[in-house]
Amino acid sequence: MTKVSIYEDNLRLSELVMMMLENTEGFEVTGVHQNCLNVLDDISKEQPDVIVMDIDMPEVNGLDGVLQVKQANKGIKVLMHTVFDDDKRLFECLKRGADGYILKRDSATMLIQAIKDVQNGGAPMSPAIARQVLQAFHQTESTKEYDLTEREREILQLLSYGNSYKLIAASTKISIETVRRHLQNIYQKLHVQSATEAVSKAFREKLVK
Amino acid sequence: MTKVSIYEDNLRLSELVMMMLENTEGFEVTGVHQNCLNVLDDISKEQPDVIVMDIDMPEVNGLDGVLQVKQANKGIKVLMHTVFDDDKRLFECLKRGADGYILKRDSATMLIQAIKDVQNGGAPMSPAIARQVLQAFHQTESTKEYDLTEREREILQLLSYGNSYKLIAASTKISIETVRRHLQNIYQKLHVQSATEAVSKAFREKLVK
DNA sequence: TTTGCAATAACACTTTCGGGTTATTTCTTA
DNA sequence: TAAGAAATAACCCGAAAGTGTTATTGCAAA
Repeated sequence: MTKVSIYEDNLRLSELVMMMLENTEGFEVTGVHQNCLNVLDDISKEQPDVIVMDIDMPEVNGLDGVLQVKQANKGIKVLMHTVFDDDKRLFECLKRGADGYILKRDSATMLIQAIKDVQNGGAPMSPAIARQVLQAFHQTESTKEYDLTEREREILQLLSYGNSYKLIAASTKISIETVRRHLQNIYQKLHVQSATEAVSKAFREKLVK
Repeated sequence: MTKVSIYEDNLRLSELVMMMLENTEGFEVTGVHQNCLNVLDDISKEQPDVIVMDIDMPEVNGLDGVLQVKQANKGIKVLMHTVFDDDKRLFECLKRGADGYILKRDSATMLIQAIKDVQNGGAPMSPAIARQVLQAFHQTESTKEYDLTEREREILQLLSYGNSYKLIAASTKISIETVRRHLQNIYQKLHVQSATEAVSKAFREKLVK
């Protein structure tokens, strides 16, 4: 028996999901809630295996909900069930530990299958969601290069390790004056005026590792 | 008609996949290859919509293959079909632009469905793979916090934007001396001795955004 | 072959950092 | 309520960092 709790402020929808689960072999609905206000109390009472969680709910929403649940008990699987497919909310959910992400526009059968999947350690996602997730990994080669020379990239890399001018000079076997010179050119090309700024930009634009 | 090319060094397996596709409505196998040696020539001749790509192949493997294909033509969907579920190879594939990742241990029906999915812009993944991908997003709370106070994190964040002490003082409306003091404490907690080092560590350990 | 860029180096000078010390206020917790 | 963080602030001082200027060497492109 898989115990499922539902968080969904649309009563019509939560009723529907509940009925579907009740009519499916092996599922038991342990609770239905309109928001995550008492989510920690809820789960300690209901001890669900899987939580089906909407995002947009009054009072305490699903974003905060998934964080609270996961901090309290990592064993409980949280399946997001929402209309949103914008990447901001999506990635925020994933960062907070959601185990799956199904859009409401998908079929009900898919939701049931997804609950089974998370329960078995899978990570069900709507195709549109999976696509965005994969794309986040796909490093675009559109990263600007700022026309840094080979040597300049090397110096910037060393700076980004946190090295001082002196240490950079020592490890590249050039004078500190030349290091100064290079950095001066680098700062110009990156449109920055300090080491911290350069390092910041270098990390953000993935000019260094 | 979806045109599919197959890259797979195990002839028995590639035959099997080919036969399955030929017996499925709407698919046409345009080519079967043992490695990616001439992948660019192959695709310009065969003009496939989808490529089913093994990773472990002699001469030129699937890792290099997917990169070449995607650099040449982003429109061609590449579906990895491999025995490997180790995260190193998995993430390398995703970075290189693979559109889906199916394990050979999954059913043949799943492979066919996956080919349909990539063709329709989805991102099919075996459950075990999807799980790893999601976990990569899940920032573990095991990232050291270094016991920074709220204020210290704020100051570190500002420093990581590339701000000078003076600017940090201005934007937080505290004196530069206090900024100095905070940074001094931060450097001690992070075990570093300069702003660049602190920024570097902050980015690497994801203490800032 | 000359022009130009990249890399190297030195000197001078100002500003910013980083460390040490000390002190007050506020807020939390034992 | 007393102890203890946390945030605030000031002062000193030496060490880095950042800027400007000038110059030499080597290499590649025009």
